[in-house]
Amino acid sequence: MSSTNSLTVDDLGSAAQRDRRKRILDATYELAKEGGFDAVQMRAVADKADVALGTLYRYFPSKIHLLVSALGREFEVAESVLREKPIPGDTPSERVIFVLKKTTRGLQGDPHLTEALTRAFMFADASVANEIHAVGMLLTSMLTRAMHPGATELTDDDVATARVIGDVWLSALVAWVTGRSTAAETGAHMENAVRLLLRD
Amino acid sequence: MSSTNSLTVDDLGSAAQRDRRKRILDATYELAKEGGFDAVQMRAVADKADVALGTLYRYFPSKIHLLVSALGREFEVAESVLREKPIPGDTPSERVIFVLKKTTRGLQGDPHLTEALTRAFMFADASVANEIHAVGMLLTSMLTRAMHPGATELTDDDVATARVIGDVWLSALVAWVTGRSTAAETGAHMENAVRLLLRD
DNA sequence: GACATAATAGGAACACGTTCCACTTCGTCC
DNA sequence: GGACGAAGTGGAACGTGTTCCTATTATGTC
Repeated sequence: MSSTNSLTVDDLGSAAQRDRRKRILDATYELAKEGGFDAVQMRAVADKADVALGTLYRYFPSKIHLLVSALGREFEVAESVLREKPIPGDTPSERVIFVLKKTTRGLQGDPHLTEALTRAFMFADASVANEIHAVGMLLTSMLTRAMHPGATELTDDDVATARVIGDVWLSALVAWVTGRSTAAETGAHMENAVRLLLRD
Repeated sequence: MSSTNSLTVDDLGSAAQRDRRKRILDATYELAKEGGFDAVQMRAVADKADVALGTLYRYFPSKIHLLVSALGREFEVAESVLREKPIPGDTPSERVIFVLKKTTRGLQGDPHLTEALTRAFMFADASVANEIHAVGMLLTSMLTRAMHPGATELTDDDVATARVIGDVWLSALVAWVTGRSTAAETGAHMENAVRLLLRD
């Protein structure tokens, strides 16, 4: 891995800058974890990261950028952990459901964090397209890997299927985050979708 | 139609109240149509509707409620228009794609309105669950009707399929509204999803 | 018609995202 | 070491969603 990170250019700048950036992202993560989207207040992040408000805005041009960056970083970590181990299951749909359940369980264990993440992604505009695209690719590759472990080439339909599953996942997440459906409903709906798409 | 409206209880109150409510929703609609989510400012809505700010908040407890109500109303109108005519197409997937394209085209013809709508729905929390659920049911019934015109009973899979298509539609809409995908990509992605789900 | 109650007007006040400014510190080049 | 530009500090200020308060106007009851 030569160019480590695709989400953000964090290999630029001095050590002090890298440190400030890390402090900011850490503070964001903690506040999001404790109190969700509303608790990630720019003044609070600046305070917690021991940085001036103007500096915070120099590093991240908006609250949305900040959240998408912080939580994209977490997603990347989670993805690389998952990538280490082979995915259990005998059929594509079993493996996809395994991945979805595992990921969803992880998110639902941190409701506030998940709420902050989802709101940020939903409110993002074109200026964060890159960051969001990176997360989307990560998700797609997670799902296609579950569908065809070790496959070197994928059909268009594989990718399209993965995207549809990703869409369902996102909608389910939004419904759950906004309190419009329970965790169990979320899981059942995703299983249904996978079953309809991947008829083994 | 005896109880005309399911989204909001607008058959309560005096004529003056009904009139105020209508003025508020009309003002909201116009502002959203002209300038999108950001243009729907509570003070602007109050001014345009010739109502005090406090009165506006008496009728709608938040900007999100206001938008969801105003735009849910429009969605209902659009749905009832569609319901009048039979849906063309020889197969379920053709008919579903017809409905999706028609609806999507309608939305994309009013980008600002669509942006306001989508943002409001994405930012909604449990307190607007009822309104959102109503729109969701409308969408599901639109889609199942396209799948099986005139059918009296639906299988669980029919409903699940409609919900998945609705999820894809929502995600595509969000991506389009936030400038992360073009109208053409949105359409292609939806067609793909329908093709994968409804293999005639 | 007089009164009690609710609804509305008008607007101040507050919270938080964002911008801006004056000043200080840091890093680099001579 | 000194000079200069970039980066950081601290905080005021602005916009908009939301809340709150007081005076005024409708509305319904006797």
